[in-house]
This record gives sequence, structure tokens and C-alpha cells, in this order.
Amino acid sequence: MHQAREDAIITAVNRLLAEKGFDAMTVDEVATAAGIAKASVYKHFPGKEDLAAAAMVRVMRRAQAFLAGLPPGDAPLEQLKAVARWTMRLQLAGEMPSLPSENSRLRAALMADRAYMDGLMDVSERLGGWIEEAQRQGAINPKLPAIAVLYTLYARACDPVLGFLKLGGLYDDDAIVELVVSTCFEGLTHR
Amino acid sequence: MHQAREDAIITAVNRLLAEKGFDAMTVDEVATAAGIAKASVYKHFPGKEDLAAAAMVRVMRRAQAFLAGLPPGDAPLEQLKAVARWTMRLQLAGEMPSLPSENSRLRAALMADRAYMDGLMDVSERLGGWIEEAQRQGAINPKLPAIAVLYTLYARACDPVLGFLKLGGLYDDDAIVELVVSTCFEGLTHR
DNA sequence: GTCTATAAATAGATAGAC
DNA sequence: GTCTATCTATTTATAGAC
Repeated sequence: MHQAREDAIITAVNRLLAEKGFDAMTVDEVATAAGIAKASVYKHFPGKEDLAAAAMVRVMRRAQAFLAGLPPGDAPLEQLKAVARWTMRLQLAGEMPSLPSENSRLRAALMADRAYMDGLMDVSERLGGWIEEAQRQGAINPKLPAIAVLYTLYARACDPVLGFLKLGGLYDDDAIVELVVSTCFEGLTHR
Repeated sequence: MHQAREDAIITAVNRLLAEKGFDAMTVDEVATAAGIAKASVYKHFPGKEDLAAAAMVRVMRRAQAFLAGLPPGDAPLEQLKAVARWTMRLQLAGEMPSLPSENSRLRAALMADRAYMDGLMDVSERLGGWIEEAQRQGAINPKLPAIAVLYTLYARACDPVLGFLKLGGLYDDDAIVELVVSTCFEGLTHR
């Protein structure tokens, strides 16, 4: 029961973070969405920052599970594209929490969270390995610093282009994902 | 004097929007940064949303001025790259205001602002013209919808990759801009 | 642990003197 | 138009009964 209640809270936080971001999310909304009183939220989590951290930990665990479930035989470039598709679908489904990179209190809470930092390191190392392997194979441009490639993939997870295209109504989610994956990996110029 | 005071307010708003975003920006901070009292801010602008709108109008005018100053003879692809470089340098300089796309009050204020909407339309049409011309020339991938290319260029103006790379401290601003321009136009994969 | 009620702080906006 | 002082609403967080 206890765990189920916390899951409900984190689910609410996750959706609200995806919808309106950390600053605009209120603990009142979280409590209402989770179906409990606000004071009860504070029995589970000491503060608003910890709510966001918990949501990030959960999405990081899901990312780790997704990575673990990828077919190991595939080429590293295909693994990277699969990850990009997964993060984009998550965003289109309204389930990708997005945090401001400037808020120092939030940054401190995240950096102090072992589960989050461990997950982030693990994911970054797996992706980093694929990136460098793909560069050795000549699949990813070897002139690009691997860290820049990694950041670019992370950034696509919260790319506003997805939301813009969805708002336009001309393309369904699959088409949007393929469009953005294409521009990300193949670029805008003709080949 | 009146115009100079408003310019000081908008300059403060512009920097604060670039630094912490709309939600985290307070009118108190704006007043302090502009060197006047909060109540005086409200004599110039009716509300917080209008402050953001004024900052967006100014950046849009600057974009129009930049577009007008581009060498007319250059290839459309080069024009587009020049615009991308300009927006990225603006972001790296901490002068690119970034607004949440979800806040409906803010959206309403922006859509109601003739100067902003006119500027946005004008810029979009100029860029759209270059995009379609570049596609006819085969410089930009003709399979991509022009609107997706336009959104992608707009999104690069607030791409968090720039800030990440700057935080790393390994590259100077020029190198960062060239890196992101390269990944945007040429993609991550090898050619 | 959950609730109602409330504290404490903050932020957008305004009153009214000058 | 600028200021100080204040209003009003909201929000994070807590007290205390059950």
C-alpha cells in the first residue's frame, strides 16, 4: 500500500513535470492528482525538489530497463536511434519530465540523489560506449566529440519541435518521431 | 527619457528571461535590475506577461534587422546557417529570452501582440522562402516538410546543448556554435 | 499515514502621496 | 512617473487531531 501510494504520487509528478514544468507545478496539484491531501505528500517526500528527483529517478530506471531490453546484436547506430525514438515517444505521450537547468536548489537535490546520479552515469556510459563504437565503425561522424553527440541525444528528448509538429496536426506521432530522428541523425542538408 | 526607461526595463526582462525563464522571473527582480521601483514598472507595462511580450518583440525586431543586413547574393543555405549562428550566439551571450510553450496566459498575451505576431510572420516567411529555395536547389533535403525545417531552426535557438557544452568548459563559444550548426545541418552520422 | 486547518513566505498587482 | 506601503492570492511547508 505504501509503495502503491508513492507510485501514484510519482506518476502525478511525472505528468505535471511533463505538462508544465517544475516551477509551474504545485504540490497542491500533485496531491489532488494523486488523490490524497497535500500534507500526506509531505509524509512521503520532504519537499518539492524531492518530488521532482523521485520522478527523474523513475524515468531513469525505465531508461535503464529499456536499454537492457535492446537486442544486443544490433549495430550501435541502431541502438542509439532506438533510444532516441524511445525518449521522443515518451515526450509525445506527455510522460517526459522536463526540469529547468538553472534552478540551483533543484540541481542540488538531484546531485545529492544517489539513485539518480548512478542511473544517469550508467545510462551515459552505455550510450557513450555505443557512440564511440559507432564512430570507430564510421557510422557516427568521428570528427564530433562524443560528449557533444551524447548531449545532442539527451536534448532531443525534450526537443520542442515534437510539440510544435504535434500542435500543427498534420502528422501522427510515428511520423513526427521519424522526422525528428531523421533530422537529428541525417541533418537538414541533402545527401 | 521615457523610452530610455522602458529600454532599461526590457533589457532587464530579456536577461532574466534568458537566465531563469518566465516562471522564475519576478517583477521585483526586473524593477531592481532596471533601477526603479516595482510600482513604476506597472506604469509602463500592465502585467508580467506584457513584459515578456515586449522582450520578445525586441528580439524579433533584432532578428528582422539581422535578416535585412545579410548579403543578398549568398545561397539560401548559407543564409539559413547564418541565422542559426546568430541565434546561437545570442543564447550563449545570455540574451535569448526563452518562454514556456504551455503557459496559456502568456500565449494569449503574445498572440494578442500585433508587433510580435507581425515580426514572427515576417521572419518565418523569409526563412520559409530560403528553405523552399534551398530545397529546390537540392541543398536542403527536399523530403523534409519545410515547416519541420523551420521549427528545427527555431528550436536550435534555445537548444540546451549549447549551455551543456559551455558548462563543460572544453570549447569556446565559436567552437560550440560550429559544433551545433554542424550537427544540425549535417547530422550525427558520417557522410 | 491521513486528514483539516494554519502558519510563513512570496509574488503579482494597486493605492495614494509627491 | 516615481516612490513607499499595502493588498490579495498563491504556495511551500507544518501543526496537531484521529
